[in-house]
Amino acid sequence: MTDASHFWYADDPSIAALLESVRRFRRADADMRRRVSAGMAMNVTDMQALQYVIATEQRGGHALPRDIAAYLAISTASTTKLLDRLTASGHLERSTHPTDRRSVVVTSTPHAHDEIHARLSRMHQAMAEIAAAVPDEARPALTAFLDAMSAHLDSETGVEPLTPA
Amino acid sequence: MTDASHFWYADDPSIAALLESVRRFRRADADMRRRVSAGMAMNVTDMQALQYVIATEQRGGHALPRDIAAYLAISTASTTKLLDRLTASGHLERSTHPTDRRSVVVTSTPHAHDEIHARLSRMHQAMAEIAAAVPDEARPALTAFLDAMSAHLDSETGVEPLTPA
DNA sequence: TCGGTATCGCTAGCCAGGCTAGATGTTTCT
DNA sequence: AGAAACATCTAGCCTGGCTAGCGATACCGA
Repeated sequence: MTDASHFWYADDPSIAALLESVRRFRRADADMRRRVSAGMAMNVTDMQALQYVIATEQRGGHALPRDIAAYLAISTASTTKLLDRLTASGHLERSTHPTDRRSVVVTSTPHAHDEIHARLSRMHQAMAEIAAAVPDEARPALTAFLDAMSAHLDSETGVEPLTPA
Repeated sequence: MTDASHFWYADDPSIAALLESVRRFRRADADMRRRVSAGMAMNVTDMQALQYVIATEQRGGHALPRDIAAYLAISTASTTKLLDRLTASGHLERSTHPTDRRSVVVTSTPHAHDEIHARLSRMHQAMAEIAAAVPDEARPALTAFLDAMSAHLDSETGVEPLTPA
């Protein structure tokens, strides 16, 4: 923690550079989400929900309110409000579940499809190009690195209020 | 958009795998932030502010409310409230700016230092180890990839409400 | 088949943490 | 000196979370 370049522990400058790139990427991603959702006049959570529904449909599945809540890590009550907002804005629709009448299937409207597509397809295309620009032989290392990072972030890091005993 | 594996445009499976890793990493990162701040009984924004102040101090600079607001992309009014919370909790202190008496310098308390250190140093250490595990020859490609992604995310993506004219 | 329990989404009501507008004191420019 | 710009704070509002609890439906064991 004595170094001037943030708070990474890294002796090797190429490692420090790598971690700094990671940090920049995280910020850039968060900022992008803000901008996209602001551009669609909705909040980030609603945007993610919309993407989830569309992705689920494309996977051939049904998007259920409960699953949306779990995906977003918010309560089912909040999800009800979220669905109210997105149905009011014409992005989503509620329809009855084919087999479970307690439940609801959430579907996206063509309007939502179009809007998401207009805003994100260019970006996804560009990201695919950036990925394609990575030399073939470096890709496994890259994927391994990101997965290791994800696994680590998933595993550790204080759920408990520190020395709860 | 006809493919089952989310919504990436990618023919080459190694590219698709890479983009999927990116996606997982983004989620893992966001989830980790939630857990860490919940573990410290504060919200994510306050946590980021705290990290910013500590990082600024270690860089030898002064953390000013205005800069914190800019860093977090919130208003200065919200920043005032944020500082109220973090001073009340004993993590930060307000002191007078040495040369500009309109302004305020925000400093972190030893308590904040300790708590952040206890929670994040292990994680940062582990991240450095993961970074160190990347083969030397793959590092430039990795850094380049992340920087290109960041640059792209920074550049594009609808600030405007789509066809404003 | 029927009764108990679990599960689904929803409603009601609360609270944290954003925002805008505007006040106050300070600096800077002419 | 005076005007304009600036840094922060206060007052008051609104969004988007949360918990508690409800009616309807599904499931499961006797």
